[in-house]
Amino acid sequence: MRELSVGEAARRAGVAVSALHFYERKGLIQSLRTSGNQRRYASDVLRRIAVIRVAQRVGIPLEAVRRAFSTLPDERTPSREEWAKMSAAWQDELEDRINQLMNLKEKLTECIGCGCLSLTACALANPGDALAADGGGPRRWTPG
Amino acid sequence: MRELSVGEAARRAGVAVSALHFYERKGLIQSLRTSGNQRRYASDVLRRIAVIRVAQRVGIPLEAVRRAFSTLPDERTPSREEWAKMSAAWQDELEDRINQLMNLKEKLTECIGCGCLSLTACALANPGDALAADGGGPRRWTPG
DNA sequence: GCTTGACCTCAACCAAAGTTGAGGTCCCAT
DNA sequence: ATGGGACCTCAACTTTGGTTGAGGTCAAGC
Repeated sequence: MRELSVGEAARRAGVAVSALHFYERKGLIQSLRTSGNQRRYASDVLRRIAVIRVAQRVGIPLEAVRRAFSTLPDERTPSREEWAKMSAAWQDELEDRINQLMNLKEKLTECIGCGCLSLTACALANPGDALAADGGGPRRWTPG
Repeated sequence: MRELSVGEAARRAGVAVSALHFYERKGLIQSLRTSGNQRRYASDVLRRIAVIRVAQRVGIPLEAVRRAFSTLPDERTPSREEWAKMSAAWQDELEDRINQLMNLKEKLTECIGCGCLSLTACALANPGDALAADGGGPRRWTPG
């Protein structure tokens, strides 16, 4: 299993080299260096990047991903079990997010269907109910 | 139907006053002014804000919302039909987003279930398939 | 042995979506 | 008619997730 240069890793993961530098600065991935100071990645970096991308789609900020990764071993390449455990957590996150959106869609359907766009009754227009219950604002996922 | 001051609107919509100022600067909402230059909102501003919040949850940037709003009448308060049409478009957006996430979750399930965390086969680790198909990156929704 | 593309660091910049603060005005209840 | 809370503008600052560029080094093929 060869080590990857930053360019290879970027190409295979579908991200920019600058993003990998950035992730490394943020402590999400690590690299060994050649004698000439060039990065060499173990292949598990690709899995880390995959997880990062999944997380971003779900709206989880990198800092939360970093915390999740911090439960993985630093030196040793993580075992399948370790990855699976992490993935399961992501899956729950994803499930939650999907449920939120379905709920939202249902509300929107009601609103259109019943013509309730009268503001006093509309679930969309009235914060404080299920719609607004997840954190009081349109802002990002607040990590635990 | 009384007009709303910025504070009332903010309270009723569950956002900060500064956010309303911001939305107005960005052209998402409008206000009339009193002789003393204070904002007065027609009550449809609450619906606009509700739509903004829905959009943000789904990951649609404000600029795209602004474009969507630009199909609504500026002077006249939008009719129920006009709102319904817009809401329906949001609903499609939402549907798409839900489908994407469900797809993602399914892939993740496969990855955990089958132990395929061998990178060469894993759908998560390999961009270029359905996972990566929506725009080549973990970045935000790119409006049309 | 040289050249060319890939790589290095560091600093500056970008965009979105606001928030914060300064300095000043409005208006409503007493 | 006045005090204080709500409002005004404008500019600067914040965070997240990067990109871009300058100035210089590495390494692989001819």
